[in-house]
Amino acid sequence: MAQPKLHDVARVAGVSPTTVSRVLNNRGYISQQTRDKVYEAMASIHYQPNAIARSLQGAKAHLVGLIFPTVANPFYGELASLIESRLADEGYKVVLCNSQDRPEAEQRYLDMLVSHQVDGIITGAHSDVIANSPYLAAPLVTIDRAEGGRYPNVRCDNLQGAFDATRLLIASGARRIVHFTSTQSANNLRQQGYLRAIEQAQLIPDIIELGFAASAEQHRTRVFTYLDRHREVDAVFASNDSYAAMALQWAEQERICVPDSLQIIGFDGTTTVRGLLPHLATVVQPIEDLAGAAVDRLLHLINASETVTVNGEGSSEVLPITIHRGTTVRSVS
Amino acid sequence: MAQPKLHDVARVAGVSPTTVSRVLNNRGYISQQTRDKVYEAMASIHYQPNAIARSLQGAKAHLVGLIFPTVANPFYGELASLIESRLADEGYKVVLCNSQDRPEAEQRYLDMLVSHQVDGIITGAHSDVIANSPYLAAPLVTIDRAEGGRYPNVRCDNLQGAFDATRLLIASGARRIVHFTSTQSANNLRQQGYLRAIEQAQLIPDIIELGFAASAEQHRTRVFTYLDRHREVDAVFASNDSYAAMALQWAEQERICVPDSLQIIGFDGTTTVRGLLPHLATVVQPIEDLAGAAVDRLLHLINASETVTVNGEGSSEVLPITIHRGTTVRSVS
DNA sequence: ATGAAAGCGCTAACAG
DNA sequence: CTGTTAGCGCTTTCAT
Repeated sequence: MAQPKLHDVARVAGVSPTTVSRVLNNRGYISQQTRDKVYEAMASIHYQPNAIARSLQGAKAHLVGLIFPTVANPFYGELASLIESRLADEGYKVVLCNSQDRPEAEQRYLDMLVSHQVDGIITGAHSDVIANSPYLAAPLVTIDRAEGGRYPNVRCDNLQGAFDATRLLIASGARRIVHFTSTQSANNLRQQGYLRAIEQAQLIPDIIELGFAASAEQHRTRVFTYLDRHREVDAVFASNDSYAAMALQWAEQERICVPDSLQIIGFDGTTTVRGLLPHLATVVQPIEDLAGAAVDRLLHLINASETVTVNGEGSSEVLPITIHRGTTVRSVS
Repeated sequence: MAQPKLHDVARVAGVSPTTVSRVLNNRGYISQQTRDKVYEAMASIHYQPNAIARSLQGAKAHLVGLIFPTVANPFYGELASLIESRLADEGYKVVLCNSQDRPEAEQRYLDMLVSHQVDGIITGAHSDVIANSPYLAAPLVTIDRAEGGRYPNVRCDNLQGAFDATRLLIASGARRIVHFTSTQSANNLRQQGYLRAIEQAQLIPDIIELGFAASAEQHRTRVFTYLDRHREVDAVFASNDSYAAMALQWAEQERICVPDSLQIIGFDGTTTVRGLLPHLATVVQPIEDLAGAAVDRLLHLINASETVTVNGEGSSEVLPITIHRGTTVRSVS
C-alpha cells in the first residue's frame, strides 16, 4: 500500500476519521482508551500525517521563506543557520532561496514563496525588487538593508560601525585611508560613516567601488592594483572582511608591515572569519541578535496579521556593533 | 478580498474553472482567444496559484529537503547554495534543515520532511540516524559520508586526499606528523589515508581527536595545548581547514616558522577559506561537482521511482580531490 | 474546445 | 466523548 492516510488509521483503530484527527491535534475531549487505540493504529501502519493536506485547510503552513544572496557567504550562512534554528524551535520550516544578487531571481522566488503559502519571509537580498514590492501577501522582514524600504528592517549600526572603524584608524595615526566597498550609493551607510569620520578629521576621502557582480578574483585584482599604485595609502577600511583579507594578502606579498606601515580593518566579523583570521581587525555585527530580532519581528507580524492586517510599516531596528581590534590596527596607548 | 482563487479567475474571464486550470497547466486544447481572456483575468486580479492545493492532488510537491549540520560552516554553506541553485533551475524548492549534529534533530527533520511530501532529500549530516533509517518514503542521497549506509552516497576521495596530503608532508621532509581530526572511527577514511601513508613511511602515527560536540574555542585550546607540549612535531595534517588554521595561529604566536619548522595542510578547500587564507595548503574537495552529482543522483531517483520503486542501493560515487599547496608546505624541487 | 462533477487528505462545524 | 457532513483550492475523468 502507498502512504497510509488518516482514513486508514481510522479504519484500523475502528473509529471515525474525525477522532483520529482529534488525537492528532490534541483537540477536544477524547477518552484515554480511544487515544491509545489510535496511537497504536498509527504506529502499526507507520502513519505520517500529510502536512500539505493539513495546511490546505486555510490554516497556517508554518513555512517561512528565506531569501539571501547566497549562503556560501559566511555572513548569510551564519544568519541562515541561526534563523532556521530559531524558527524550527517555534515549529516553522524554512524554504531557502539564494538569489545570487539577481533581481529577476528575487522576483521569481518571491512569487514562488507566496504561491507556497508561506506565513512570512525574511530577506537579506540587496536589490530593490523586494523593498519596492507592492502589496505582498505575506509579512516580510528585511535584514541589513538601507532605510526607506516599505518593510520593517533589522540591521546593525552600519553608520556607527563605519564611523568608529575609520575614527580608530585615524586615532592610530592613519592619514590616507582608502575605503573599499561593493557599490557606492547615496544610502550606503557604511560609506557615510566613513565619510563623516574623514571629514571630521579633514582628510581626503577615497572610495573604491569593487562592484557587486564581479568575481572574487576580479575584486582581488582591483584591490591589489589599487594598492600597488597608491603606496601613499596608510590604512584600509573595507566594507567586508573579504576585501580586508585581500588587502592583508597584498601587504604580505609586498612585505609591507601590518599594522606599522598599513593598517587594515574590515566589516562583518563572522565567526568563520574570526576563527580563520583572528588578527584581522573588524567591525563585528551582532549576527545572533540580528537573527533573533528578525525572527521575533516576523513572528510578531505573523501573529498580528491574524487579527488585524496591520503592516509593520517600514520601522527599523538598529543593533549595536562592536569592534574587534585584532592586530591589524595599531594600538595607541 | 483575500487571496484570489482559480474560481475567481474563472468568473472574471467568464469561463469554467477547468478551463483556467487548463491554461495554467498548458494542458489540452484551448483556443487562443480563451487563453488570452484567462491570462488577462489572472493579471487583473493578481492571481497566484496555490501551490499547496496543487500538490495535494497527489502530484509532486517539487520540494527537496536539505539536512546539513549547519550552513554556518562554509563547506555546507557552499554546498547548500550550489544545490539550491541547481534544484531551482529544475523547478524544485528547497527546505533547509540545520541539524547541528544532534541526532534527535535529524530524526525530527526527517519526519517533518516526509510529512511535507518532499520528493527527495539530500543530507550531509554526520550521525547514523539517517543512514540507518529503515524504509524512507522519499529518495535520499547522502553527501560526504562513510560507505556502508543503505543510501547512495556522493563524496570526494577522502582516502586518497588524506593519503596524498600526508605523503606530500613526508616528501617535504616531515617525520613527525600529527593528525587532528573530529572523531576517530573505524571508517574514517581521512584517518585511514593518513595511517596508510604513515605506515608506508614507517613513521609513528599520532591522531588527536578534537571532538565533534566541542566548541571552536575548545578545539583551539586543544590544538594549542597539544602543540605546546609536543615541540617535536614537524607537520600537521588537519581533517579540516579550521583546525589547520588553528595550527597556523599557534605557529604565529610561538614565532615558529611555517613551513620551515612546521608544515601544515588542511582539508576541504572551500572558496571561503581559500579566499581568506590562500597560503594554507589544503586538500580541495570538488564542491561544485559534489553538489552537481548529488542533485543529478537525486533527480534520477525521483524520476525512476515514478515508474518502479527501485532504491538506489547504497551505491556511491567518489569524486577526485586536488591539492592546493599554498605556502604552508615546503616545496621540494 | 469547454464544462460538470468528483475527489486529493485533512479539519471544522454541528449533532448526538 | 464521538461520528456525520462539508469543504479548503485545485486537477481530472468524463461528457458534450
